[in-house]
Amino acid sequence: MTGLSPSPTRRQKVEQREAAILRAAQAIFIEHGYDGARMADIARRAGMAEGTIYIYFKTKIDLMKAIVANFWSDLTIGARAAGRLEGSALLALRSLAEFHMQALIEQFEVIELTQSLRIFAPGETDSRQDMRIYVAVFDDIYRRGIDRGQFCEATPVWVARDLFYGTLEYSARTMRLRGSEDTGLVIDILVDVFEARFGVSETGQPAFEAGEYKRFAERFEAALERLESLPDTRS
Amino acid sequence: MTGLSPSPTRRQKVEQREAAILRAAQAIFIEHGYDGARMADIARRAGMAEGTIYIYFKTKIDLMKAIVANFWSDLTIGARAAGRLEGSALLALRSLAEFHMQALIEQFEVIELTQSLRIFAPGETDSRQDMRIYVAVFDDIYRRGIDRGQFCEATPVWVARDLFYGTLEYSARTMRLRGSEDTGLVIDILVDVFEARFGVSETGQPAFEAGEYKRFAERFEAALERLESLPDTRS
DNA sequence: GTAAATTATGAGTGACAATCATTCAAGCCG
DNA sequence: CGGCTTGAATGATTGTCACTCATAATTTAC
Repeated sequence: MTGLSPSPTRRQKVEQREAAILRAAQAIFIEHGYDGARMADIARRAGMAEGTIYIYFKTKIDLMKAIVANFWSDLTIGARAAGRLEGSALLALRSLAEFHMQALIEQFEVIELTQSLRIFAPGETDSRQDMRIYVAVFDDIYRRGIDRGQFCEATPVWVARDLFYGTLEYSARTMRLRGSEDTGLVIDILVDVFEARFGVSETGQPAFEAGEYKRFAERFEAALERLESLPDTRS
Repeated sequence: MTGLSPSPTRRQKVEQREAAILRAAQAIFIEHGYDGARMADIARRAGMAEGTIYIYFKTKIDLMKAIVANFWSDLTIGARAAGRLEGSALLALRSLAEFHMQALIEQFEVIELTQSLRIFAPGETDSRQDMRIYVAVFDDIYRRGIDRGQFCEATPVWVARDLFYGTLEYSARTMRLRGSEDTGLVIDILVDVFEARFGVSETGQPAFEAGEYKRFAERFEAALERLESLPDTRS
């Protein structure tokens, strides 16, 4: 331990160097991928010797973990803001979907780095934890929807969450491959599905259970037919 | 070139050795991950010298590519069989979903290797191609459903495909993390969504367009109310 | 101003993929 | 059997790169 308060200029210097390393590393990792990135290149780009990096980050993997953790915590802040819409939970979900899709497409390089982490540091709990926190933003909105009677309680939250993030993630990946970036359609249909399948009718029951819509439509048609065949007794 | 027909025993030997390398490599890759696997270990396990492997596979990445390609082509055969169910396209989709989910969970180690490939051999088209062929099994079933009037034409196939595979893949991943393996619920709900959102009513229109179900329900309720307030004119 | 403590440096080390000169064995013909 | 040809097998060697550590530079303390 040094004195109780090391000079602020010193602390600032340390923070600046750490930030410089992170900036340089992110650029090099994105450019060459995790294993293609050489620590020597990162050091040169950050304007310091190779050994210096090891004072700030114990290993190459630790360096990457820090980058990825920063990324997800920033993203979580954005997602919370996007989901804080007042009004129906469905609108908040649409807003979250738009934010998420945008991030997946614009910052896909960093998200690929996240996947590299899974491969190079298997069994790590930290990075999973970051994602879990991010993904919980959905849960909050969905639960709010249940509380307000906008979503049915019958479906476990995790199924809805898997459908939500799974569809968006897969779609973003295939969009990148196709070069298309028309995120509107998937989001429309996804929100639609949430409305139709997880939404709640006035009675507090799910709008439609499995196969229910068909029976519903049949009753509707039959009832209408009968109604229309009757004489009008009004006025 | 040797003579027109090199002795079969020789050719067989070569094939056996290639198979031995692939078997050993798959085991070592799964055990230690791509970068954790040492060529020396693979060679020892296959019962040959390190240099010998390089006669059969130009690089470590090529070796992995071969393993992954074999895996996907086997899986495609299974998926085609699962989707060849007669009867409704919806049943075929359910069967495909069950097969896919089973594979994702049981053979997740190999699927993780596929993801390693993306990271260690970026920009490779081969492995993408394998997956594209596999994924096309869905397209065939879905198009058959459209032809037979079981699915509406309004939704592009790719959106339905993204929703299908995205949900299953994401769900399989989170199930692994949770340790649960109850695939039934997700599949039920997914098939349900396909029926409710992409299914076709008798009129050839989608069962429910965006927001449509709400207007439908309102008309239904209003009509029923009116019907019930009328005197019964029968008998 | 100088000793003590902290931080920076880059040549050096070990691990590992990939190479290649050399050894080995199978098939073929007399 | 025994030389001859051709392709396969070998493992010591090379090159690369993450990481270390003895030393140098710089800052702090008194």
